[in-house]
Amino acid sequence: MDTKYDHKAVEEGKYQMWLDGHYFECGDMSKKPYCIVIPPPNVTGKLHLGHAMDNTIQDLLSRYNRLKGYDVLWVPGMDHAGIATQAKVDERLKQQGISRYDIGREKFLEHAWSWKEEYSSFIRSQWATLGNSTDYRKERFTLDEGLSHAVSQVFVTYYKEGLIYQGQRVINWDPEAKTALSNIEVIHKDVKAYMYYLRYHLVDSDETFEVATTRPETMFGDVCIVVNPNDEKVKHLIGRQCINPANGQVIPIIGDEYIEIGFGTGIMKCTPAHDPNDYQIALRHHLEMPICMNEDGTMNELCGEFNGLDRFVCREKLLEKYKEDGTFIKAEEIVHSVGHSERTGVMVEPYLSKQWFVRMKPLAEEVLKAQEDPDTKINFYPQRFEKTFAQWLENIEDWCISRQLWWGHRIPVWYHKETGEIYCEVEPPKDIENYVQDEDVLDTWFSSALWPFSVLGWPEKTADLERYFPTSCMVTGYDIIFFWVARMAFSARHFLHDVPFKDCLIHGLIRDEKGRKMSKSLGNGIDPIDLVNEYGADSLRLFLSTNSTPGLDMNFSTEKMVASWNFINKLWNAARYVLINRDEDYSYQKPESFSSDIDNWIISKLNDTIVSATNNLDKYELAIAGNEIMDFVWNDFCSRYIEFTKSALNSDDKAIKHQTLNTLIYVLEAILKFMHPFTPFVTEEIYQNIHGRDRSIMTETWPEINENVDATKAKDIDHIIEIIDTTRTIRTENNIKPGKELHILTEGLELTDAMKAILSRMTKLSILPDTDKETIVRPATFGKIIYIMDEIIDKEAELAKLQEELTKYQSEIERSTRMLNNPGFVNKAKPEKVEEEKEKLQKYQNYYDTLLEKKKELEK
RNA sequence: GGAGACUUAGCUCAGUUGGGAGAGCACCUGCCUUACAAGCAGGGGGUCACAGGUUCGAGCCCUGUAGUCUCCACCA
Repeated sequence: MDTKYDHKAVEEGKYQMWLDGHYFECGDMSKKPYCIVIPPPNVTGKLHLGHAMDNTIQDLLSRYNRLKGYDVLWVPGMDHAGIATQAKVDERLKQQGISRYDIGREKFLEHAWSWKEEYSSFIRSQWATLGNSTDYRKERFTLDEGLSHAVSQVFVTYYKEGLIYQGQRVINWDPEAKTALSNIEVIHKDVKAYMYYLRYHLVDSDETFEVATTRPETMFGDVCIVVNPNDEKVKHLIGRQCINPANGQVIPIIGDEYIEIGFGTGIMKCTPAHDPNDYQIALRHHLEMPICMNEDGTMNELCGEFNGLDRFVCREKLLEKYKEDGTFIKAEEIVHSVGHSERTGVMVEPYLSKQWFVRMKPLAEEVLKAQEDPDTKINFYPQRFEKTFAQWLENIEDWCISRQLWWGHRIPVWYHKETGEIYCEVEPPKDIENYVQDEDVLDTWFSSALWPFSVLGWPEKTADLERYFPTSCMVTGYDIIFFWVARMAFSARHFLHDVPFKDCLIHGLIRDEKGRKMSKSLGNGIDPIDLVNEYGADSLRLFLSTNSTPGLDMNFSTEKMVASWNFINKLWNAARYVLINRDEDYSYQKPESFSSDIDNWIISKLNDTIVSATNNLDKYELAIAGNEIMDFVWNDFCSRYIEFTKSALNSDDKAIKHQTLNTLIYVLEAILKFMHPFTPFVTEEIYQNIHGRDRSIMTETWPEINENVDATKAKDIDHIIEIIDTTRTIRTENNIKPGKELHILTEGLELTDAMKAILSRMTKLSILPDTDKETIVRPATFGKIIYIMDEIIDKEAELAKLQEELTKYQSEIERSTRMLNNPGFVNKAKPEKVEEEKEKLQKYQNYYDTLLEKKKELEK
């Protein structure tokens, strides 16, 4: 093994070796099943750091549960990502001077599929780089045959149950992609704009009034003016008629309580086809709903001279006209919230159109009811997201699922050419020549909603579905609870009458070093593969998993990436120490019991770590568990135990040496298994350095507590450590150079030769008894430690030190005494806490007495 | 308008049923001690945002205030 950890050499070839060994494959029926399905990445590009985090957590859980003896299935897969991918393919074609309308639907889809092939193989190679232990035999794509079948099945079932309907509604229209969007695909952003005040003339009167609007261009679609019938200032207008300044049409003034009294001028124009609220008013009053724009956001023939102009150009031109004809009164700068398309970024146009919708209320209620029962609910980690989840479901509106795109699942609806009758079935009509299929495709999230069971073969009753559903845990970010988690929940509830996953682990977003969201526009995105090249996949994984808190965002940190690398280098060198100490006639024997003090001590520490870290992993406290393990490795194993073993390994007694090596390897192996879910590559490398290349750590089992520990012997080492720490401090305080003879006596503890050897090595001092010299005394849990100095000590300094310590212990004694004299504490606190406090008082009293005695002696 | 998160050492952040404040990095001192100088040993540094309350006891629970951020809804 090299002196320095070389992540490139370590990671090279490992993934292929695991694949060749079929270690990622599920199917051992003798074990209990454990299943995770991957949140399928979009085939729009390469994976970013957020994916790396998400995947690291899932791989960690998969590998951990595999070691714990579960039959683990982690299902890989990807999402066709309808609008996002179509936009990318469009863009690529555009660069080649091709418009999708020129080549048509079929040809366009060929391009889309080849895009998909290209990017999916890229994503697969990224998964491999990160070490994802997914079972590739089970890989699925949202647009593959089986999943498309599931989608049709769901659509048809909902339709027949009356849960899907077609309706004419004002929806969110993306004029760039020329498709409808669902509410959550619209991002509201505050933008600076103007509120225009315009003068309207009443018919058969000289009277005028003011109307305020932010969108004058939609005036070509206005059908009336609305005021609140309770508004004293303007209610007299109701029933009158006025002239629409945009087109000279005479429109009525009506009353509706929707209008907020006191807002603006109190008089609103009503454009039913281009505003959801106006649409509601129009429904109430049975008004016309003229559409004044084309699908691409240009004005249509209703707009006279403005026909064909872009909506924003039209606005400017129209305002110019208003300024000339006196309609324009003033413009007021305002900031208001405007919807933008999540994918194309353009301003969403509220647009009246015929779309397909899912009736959400009944579906949401099924989930909300299930969430009330601990036996049927999804458990969110952290739990607070259950509230977020429930609140969204409580306020849910119908889901617009049709998209005017080509890349996606065709809606399984055919219209009879003559009668217009709707045929909705999974299979096309037999007399298909008499029908024409609905042109639209489904929202990409419609198929994602089925993911946890469609990937397992639903609607067929497959063995995988039977065995692995409901899945064990879903790992995803909080940003996607509404888009995805909620929809999987009601889909699974409705069709399988169960949760899609028992647990849902929510993580935050990963931000840049300054805490900003990573984005293309800021150019602050970090490619996980670059990090792997620089630090290794293990370092990246360790960084991501041990520096995050469930549900909270984390900032990327180069510093912490380096710290993770440093830890692995430490582990590497610890392993190197163990392995280079093996001699020709040594072969590893798994130790059944432990004789030496140090062995008992490290095993007892290992036991503690196993209990605590396992407990934390089971609670998804991955960072806490990881830090516990790292702390054990660095502090207990490296700083203490390895140092302790140096005497034994130097020994001429082969039996002692080999015994120690057995324990070293035993503990190292436990560490490797512990760390494997965090850092799979380096743990495999070290494991194979111990056992040979024909074995894999992936066939191992999770470390278990070793019952053969002598607590008394372990305790002796705790005492030794106490002496070491105190001695090191004494050494620094008194500026005692290494190699100097410092004579140590103990009271309350018998120092054996072995202990002395350890002390001598750890403190770089000689341990010899001699009582004729001046002494320094320090208290210890077992009694006291006496240092016999060769030279005259600095009396002043020592006295000052003693006084400092005395003051410290005195305040401790006072604090303890106060607590124990407090009847409230003694009567109400848990008995063990009172007992603990009593012990502390006793200890500090002893310390105090020891120091005081020494001080008096020194002062003589 | 509604909901939620955050505020702890110079910096970035942990702190899981309430019982004497932690890590990494940075800083100071001393060490190339044959696993590791990306290391080892020692050390300094925090009225846990603020104000109340509950409690024998609060970084942790409750109320309020301030600041930062996020999500949902949204009025022309």
